[in-house]
Amino acid sequence: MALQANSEPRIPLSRDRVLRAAVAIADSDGLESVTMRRIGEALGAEAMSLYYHVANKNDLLDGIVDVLMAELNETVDRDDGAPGDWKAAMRRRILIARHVMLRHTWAPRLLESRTAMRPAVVLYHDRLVGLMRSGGFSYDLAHHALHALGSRALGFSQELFDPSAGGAGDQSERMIVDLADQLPNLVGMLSEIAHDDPESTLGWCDDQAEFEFSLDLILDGLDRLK
Amino acid sequence: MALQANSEPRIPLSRDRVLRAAVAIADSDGLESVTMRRIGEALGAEAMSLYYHVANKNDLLDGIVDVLMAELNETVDRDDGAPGDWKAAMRRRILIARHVMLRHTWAPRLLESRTAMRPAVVLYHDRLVGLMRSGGFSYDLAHHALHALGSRALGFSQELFDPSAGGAGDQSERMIVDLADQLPNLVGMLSEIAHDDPESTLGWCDDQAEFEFSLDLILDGLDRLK
DNA sequence: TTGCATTTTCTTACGTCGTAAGGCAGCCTT
DNA sequence: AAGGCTGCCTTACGACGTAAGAAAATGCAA
Repeated sequence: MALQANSEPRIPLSRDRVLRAAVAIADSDGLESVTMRRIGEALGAEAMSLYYHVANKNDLLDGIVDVLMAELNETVDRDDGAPGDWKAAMRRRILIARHVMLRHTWAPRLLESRTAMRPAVVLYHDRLVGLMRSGGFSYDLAHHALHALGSRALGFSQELFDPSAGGAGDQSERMIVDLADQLPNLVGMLSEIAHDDPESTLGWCDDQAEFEFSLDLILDGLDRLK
Repeated sequence: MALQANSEPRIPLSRDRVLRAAVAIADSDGLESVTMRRIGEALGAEAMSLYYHVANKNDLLDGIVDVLMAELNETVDRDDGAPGDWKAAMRRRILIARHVMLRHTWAPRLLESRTAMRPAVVLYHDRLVGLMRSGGFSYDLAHHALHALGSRALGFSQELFDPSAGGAGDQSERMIVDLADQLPNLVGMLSEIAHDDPESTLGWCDDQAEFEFSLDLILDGLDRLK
């Protein structure tokens, strides 16, 4: 089947074009829509043609991480204006990373799912360690710090609840209403906290304020151990 | 095709049996081996027969979470011996949760992948809030605390690197060696930190000590805000 | 016991996925 | 001109989740 209907001098495929098409699909239709056939379609090629530029799906996903992290590292590097102390610098860096993640809502899930140790990811963390070192951290504390921050270093954190994804009519939602009297503490908490911040970005109440609270909690804790 | 070769008075299927079989498969062969056909095989039934007891695969995974969290809540409840202050109590609770997670290495990935808000998960967090409340926390601070802890409240935390999964011969490993001179901080850190703790449990260096360091950092930070 | 209705299980089949195997065209080199 | 790369395509396979409905097992009334 000739997908290329006619004319159009056909831009040759390349790893870069494949990866960028994949990212575009993930951005618009979600990570689960990133299939070999779909990427091929977007590029006016057959799915099997991609295999000349990408080893397999795993390699494709690794490549997507590379593209993402390249964007992140570039964005972060562009900022290096007002340094300040290590804490302010790391804080800014991580919040910028978060900005990038918010542009690609699939990114946290993808990064969590792979443990690939891609160079760009490693490089990002190297710079973080550099910031801490120049701030007086021992290597040992910097190491601890990376663990303590975890995925927060990259600008996101796992949210366990996300009603927006579960959708309405969910049965477990009813179960929780039924069990409400067995959840005195959460009921109390949620009823007191006016949950009226509609600016929720990633996940449930994982808005900017919550993210920054946790980030500062950790950074301040590290500061005290320095 | 008669799967039931002969005799054997056939134990009827049930949601519980299906879920337990699924957990057993996940424990032994990993989460990706949990397929409808595989579960059926383990129970001496056809894949489609499971659909009488489970709505679909999503429901199955939710059910697996339920089984897991039931085990976790039971284990946690069994401990309620020496209470101590809120910090010690929460610390113990979370480390027990971690114990359960270590028995089911697939659990963190599963919990991260779903945002289902299952009753058992909610209940677990309700108890955590209860501990904080009785320790003098405002609802507001308890809320912040849940966000700050994130998945760590359940006894695990996202590890970004996991060479054990990537396997050897990986190309990106070579790339990193090549880029080593561009990673002065990490190279320095890793060469100084004698990475000779072979007791690594989940992920890379995410052994007990690292987990507890981060946990204590957060708990101490909260303590100061109380 | 027989008959019927309900509950439980099985058979068959469809569409989607990743991808193995090999074909075919255009280009480059000798 | 001949042969070999390089890049893309065709066909096909096995795995997956699951829709639709047939078949068997079970429980209950007569």
